[in-house]
Amino acid sequence: MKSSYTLYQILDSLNLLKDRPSYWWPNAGTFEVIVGAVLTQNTTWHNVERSLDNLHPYLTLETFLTLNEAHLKSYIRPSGFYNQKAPRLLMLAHKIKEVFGTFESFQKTVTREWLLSQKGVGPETADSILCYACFREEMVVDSYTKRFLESHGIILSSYDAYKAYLEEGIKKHFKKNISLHFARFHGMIVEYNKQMKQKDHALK
DNA sequence: GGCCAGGTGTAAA
DNA sequence: TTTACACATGGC
Repeated sequence: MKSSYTLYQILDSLNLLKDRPSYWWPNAGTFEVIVGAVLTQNTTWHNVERSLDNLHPYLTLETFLTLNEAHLKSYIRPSGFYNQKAPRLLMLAHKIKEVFGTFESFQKTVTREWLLSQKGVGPETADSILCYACFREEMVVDSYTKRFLESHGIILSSYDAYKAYLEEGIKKHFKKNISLHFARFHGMIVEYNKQMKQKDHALK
């Protein structure tokens, strides 16, 4: 089923196109985004924040690499799945150091394929890192985004299908700063869902 | 007390 | 190529 409205029309009708934060992921453009992107897998952002607070002194590539697995597990405990996430994050950080040397070099030269070949990095995590840590033209599709589109009659079959739909829909309206607009739209959709949730909760 | 959250990897059909 | 399941804490 396909909606007769464009993505832009849907967002416009919800009055979501004005005064939105730009790169809405906290501390966009830093190594911290990589940690947050993995920690938030099937986990609320609220719990991720607790872990990030614990990790406060270790949120650069260089300082993160000084952590051992046991310490990392204890710090990220609040965001769940720590037995999986700790070794995967450490492995990812070490590979970034080994292959790219610095986080800045990683930002400039990493590819989506490279990220997807790392254990613990699937399509959403890869796109979050590319868009919010590296400022690339990659749209993130998360469960909020899927839910949002589905609730407006846009049901597609795969992650890549949703990604292509969003990227094409947004590119139709903007010619410059595409990465920024991808980030803005993703932010709008997430914020919209949060507002709806609060509304639901208030009605109970 | 049960259900769910800004997914991913693995194994079996 | 699809489907089922493990992974784990914290909020409601």
